[in-house]
Amino acid sequence: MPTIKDVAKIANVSVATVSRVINNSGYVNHETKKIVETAIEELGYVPNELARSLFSKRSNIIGLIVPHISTYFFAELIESIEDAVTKNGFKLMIFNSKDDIELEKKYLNVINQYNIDGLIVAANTRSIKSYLKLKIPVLTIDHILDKSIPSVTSDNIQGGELAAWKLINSGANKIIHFRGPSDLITVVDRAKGFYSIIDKNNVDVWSFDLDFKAPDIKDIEMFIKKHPEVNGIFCSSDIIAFYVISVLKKLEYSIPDDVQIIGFDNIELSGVLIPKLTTIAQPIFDLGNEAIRKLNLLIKKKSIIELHSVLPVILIERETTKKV
Amino acid sequence: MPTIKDVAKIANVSVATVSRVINNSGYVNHETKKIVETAIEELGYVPNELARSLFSKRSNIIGLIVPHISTYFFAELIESIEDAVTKNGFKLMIFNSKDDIELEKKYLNVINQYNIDGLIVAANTRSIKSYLKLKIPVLTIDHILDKSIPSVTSDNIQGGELAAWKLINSGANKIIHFRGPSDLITVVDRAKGFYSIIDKNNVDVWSFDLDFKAPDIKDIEMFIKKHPEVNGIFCSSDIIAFYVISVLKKLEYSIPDDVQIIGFDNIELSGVLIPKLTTIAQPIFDLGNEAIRKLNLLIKKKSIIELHSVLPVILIERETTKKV
DNA sequence: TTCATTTACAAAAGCGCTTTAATATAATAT
DNA sequence: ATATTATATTAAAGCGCTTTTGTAAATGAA
Repeated sequence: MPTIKDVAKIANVSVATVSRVINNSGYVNHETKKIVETAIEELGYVPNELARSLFSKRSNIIGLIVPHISTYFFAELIESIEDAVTKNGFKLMIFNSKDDIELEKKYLNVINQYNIDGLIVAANTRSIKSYLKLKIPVLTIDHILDKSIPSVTSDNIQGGELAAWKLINSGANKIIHFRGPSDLITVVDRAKGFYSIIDKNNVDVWSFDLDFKAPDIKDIEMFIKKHPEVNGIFCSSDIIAFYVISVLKKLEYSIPDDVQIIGFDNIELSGVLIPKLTTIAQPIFDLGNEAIRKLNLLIKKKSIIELHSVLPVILIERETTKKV
Repeated sequence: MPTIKDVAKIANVSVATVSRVINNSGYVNHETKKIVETAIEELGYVPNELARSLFSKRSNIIGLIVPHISTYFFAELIESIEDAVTKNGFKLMIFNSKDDIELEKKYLNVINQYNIDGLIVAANTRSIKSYLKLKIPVLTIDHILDKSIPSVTSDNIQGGELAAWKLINSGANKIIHFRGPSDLITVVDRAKGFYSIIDKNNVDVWSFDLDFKAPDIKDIEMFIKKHPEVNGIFCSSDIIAFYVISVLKKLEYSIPDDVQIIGFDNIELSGVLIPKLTTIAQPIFDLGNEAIRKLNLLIKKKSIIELHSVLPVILIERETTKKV
């Protein structure tokens, strides 16, 4: 790898001049600039980012901590974040927390060690204090960890409302709500919106907590058998909805005639699998973009207008609910 | 952030001594070591990896180029790679190529700039020459780009054989093969194995190329309508299989009675969705582990025994094929 | 006892870069 | 004509580390 010295030697200038050419800073004669650029071209020189980072204390690397890479919603979210990261000239360093607080703490050390410029937290273990201790901008995505930490989330309350409204309007009155882990604000908000509508209507509702990553299919079957008269189900994720549909088919329910189902997320598959899933669509692409936009502002020490960005969701009616 | 100087000052030693303590190298008196360690503890000092990298020319970062993060198979593969990367003390920098050669070339520049120690290529654009030019160990995963570049793949030929064997033994004799893009060696190998068995038996077979990321559902429908007598289908990915199942249901085929289906990959959902998919399981976890194991050897300049690791696949019989 | 080796540490050089300070000339102002 | 200011460049310092070199005391071999 050629260094700045090599370029300087070939161009017959000092390294300082080469540096000024690279960074387009300070005074450089037009002619000199051309000579340096030719030398750079000739050598195929690219500046060493590590050396730059060492001096500037900026790495152009953004860290991302997710709970589980392969949970499909997160996979899509990661892709949207990677896209925005790259478009803004940053690089992405990714950490899989697996809901392991110890692992997460190790990651935070790494983040310090590499002069990482900003951190996006999608993981939902609540080592809030550790995050607050970091000296770099931190932003949570998909959920709010702490009121003081900027965030980008979907409007989960609205999502819950939309789902409840749809189920009730389509005639469901015995409703199961398969929630995610109830310690997640995301889940709580979806439930909040959901019950705000449910409670105003005369319907029966039962709820059950499931794990997002690996919902237990036996729990689902048990709970449905406990409430065989169910005719509407709201699931806190599309994946959970797929699991629920599996169980319903096994139990020979007809969808949507016997029971209607609404998911949450609108992951790609939900529009493909049969039955095509009615769901609350999160603006996955916008979430990533908005997160990087805000983080970029924070890194550049500019002020952000709203600490917590809440992006609207929409109901996508497909085949698991009845047309009204 | 405290630096090595701060530690040295508090411990009343030189920075060289602190460095020796950190790296457990050279001569350090037991007492001195303790004093330094106390100082490190006290300050919460962590060595700056960028400074270390600058000197050592090793970053402990491994780069990963994937074609599409959110393609579910790759999402699971990324998770397995992240796991192995972390366990081996490396960090993962991830790049989404989106099958864009220009983007990929930019990424290769970044890889040079950050002293990245090794690169795993899952992307399947063939900028082979660019990869060969890199001065760091490169390894392809999931496919072979070039005979000279080490790789870790599943036994795709065996997978194709297994699928053909199963379909034929379960009575299918009018078979469609929905392939992936035929310029991928992975796909070619699956087909090679598949036809090696098919050709020995008296069955009809038709094949059609589909995109892995976004198979066109209309193409699938068109092709099935063209061969309505089909009674067995082999898909080059589980996702394609899900799409195919959607179409078959729409066309009111009964699965597996009218038509049997075998997928490829064994992504998590394939064991959950109804009908549960019979598929060729790739050892996703082992792929990641083996890749990092080999890359680690290459980085440490040790020799690797086999240039190309081929890991066995297995047939997982579920509900989309008949029991024999 | 004498010379070689081991142990223990500090001072200094250098990784590849950016920035500041220093120097010098050209352009403009008074 | 002289003082300012703008332009152009280099040398040197320093980012936080590791390693090499140098020095000195302690230990061991002869």
